[in-house]
Amino acid sequence: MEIALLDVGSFSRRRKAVEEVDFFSESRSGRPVLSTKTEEAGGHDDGPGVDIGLNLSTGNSGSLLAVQGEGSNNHKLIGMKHELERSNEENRRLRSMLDQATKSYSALHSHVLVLMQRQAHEIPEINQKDKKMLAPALARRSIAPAGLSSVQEADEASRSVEEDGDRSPSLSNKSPKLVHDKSTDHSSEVASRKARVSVRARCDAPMISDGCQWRKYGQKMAKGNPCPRAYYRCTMALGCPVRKQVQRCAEDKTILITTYEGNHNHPLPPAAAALASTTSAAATMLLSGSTTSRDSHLAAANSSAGSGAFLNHFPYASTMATLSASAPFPTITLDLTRTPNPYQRAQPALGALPAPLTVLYPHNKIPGGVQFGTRETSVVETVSAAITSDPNFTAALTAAIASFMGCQQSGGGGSEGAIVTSGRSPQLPDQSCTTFSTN
DNA sequence: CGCGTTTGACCAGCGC
DNA sequence: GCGCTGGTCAAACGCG
Repeated sequence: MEIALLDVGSFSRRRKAVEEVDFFSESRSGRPVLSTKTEEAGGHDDGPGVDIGLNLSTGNSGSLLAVQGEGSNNHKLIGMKHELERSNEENRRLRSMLDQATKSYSALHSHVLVLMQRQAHEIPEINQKDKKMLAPALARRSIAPAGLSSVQEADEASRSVEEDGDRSPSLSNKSPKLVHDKSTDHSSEVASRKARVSVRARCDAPMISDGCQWRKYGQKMAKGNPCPRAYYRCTMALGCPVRKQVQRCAEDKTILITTYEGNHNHPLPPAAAALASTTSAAATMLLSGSTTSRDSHLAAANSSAGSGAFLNHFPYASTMATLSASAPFPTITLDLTRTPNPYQRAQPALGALPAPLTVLYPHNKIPGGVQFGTRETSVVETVSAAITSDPNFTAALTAAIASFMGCQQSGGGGSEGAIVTSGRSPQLPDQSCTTFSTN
């Protein structure tokens, strides 16, 4: 009997550990895979293995002879107990490893962000004029001062780099009018909050599964699009500032456009973390470029000699990702609806990354370390070159999008392979098909 | 009853 | 100044 009780305890502990792990690798339906198994198999919370132990011990508890007769079974139970203890230990160890990996990833991520921001600040073309041009737009949004949130997480470095303003979103929501202080030095944090990453993917579901929990807080009819735009905010942690907009493309309603904004202030499941880090990195790069020249236009970039040559060198470039500098918020759009075979396309495209990129843009240094031409660097060119010149980033972007995208594309549409182009892509004829702000 | 969604109202920025 | 638009809020509502 005691063994049975112990078994229940160990099974319970083990299941708890498993569930905790499965929280980070939940199925697409959103339910932990193993916990579902236990419910189905056992019919109650004890799980399948416990049933065996309980049946044996309770069924024979009144007869010593019967227990003795089941000596071999008891022996098996003891063996199973040890097995379970080992499993328990292994679960703990795996859990620990997962935590370690998560922390390492966070630290690395924050370090990358620090480096990118540092590079961004070293750009010689940052001038006061651009800052002034950014300031009004940045001050438009309701972002509270930093350091007021009670939600503290381990990833302090990352947060301090990314956006202090995101620490107190609830406060900002309550008193938006109190934070329109243009003199405050939170422009970078606010800008980070404003940077957006938009993902276009074929999806029949109302929303792609990206590993996060979202709560819908609004829906609006956007101009030029018969499909309503839904507004979601992350609910994985109290006060998480991340929001996303979901809208179907006006011209192709099978295309779901999801726009992410802000950075999470809490630990994320690996799948969601991949996305978050990707969007965060893209947003950071975007902002790094936006600080150099926010008023550049895609058309100009497209018509520029550099971009033209750029596009000539990248046959797939215009089909995957687009950057918008004309929108009120710097936005990068990843178009995952065009590539027939992502793996086949991404690789040659990446492989085709020409060293001459530095020749096309020979002088100006941009955040990603690529050299640009002598004329004023546009945000589009800046970020495009930054991202395209960094195969690792592109690959990470690709992998992340592929991994988190719970809604697979239908038909021949692949989902990976993100190439950044400087200029409005042909498949994005108007803004109704994107989630760019259209102020 | 708690939680999430819906939906009309409200606010701020921008263009004319 | 006014109207349009995007974004957000919050009461009402529905569901489990």
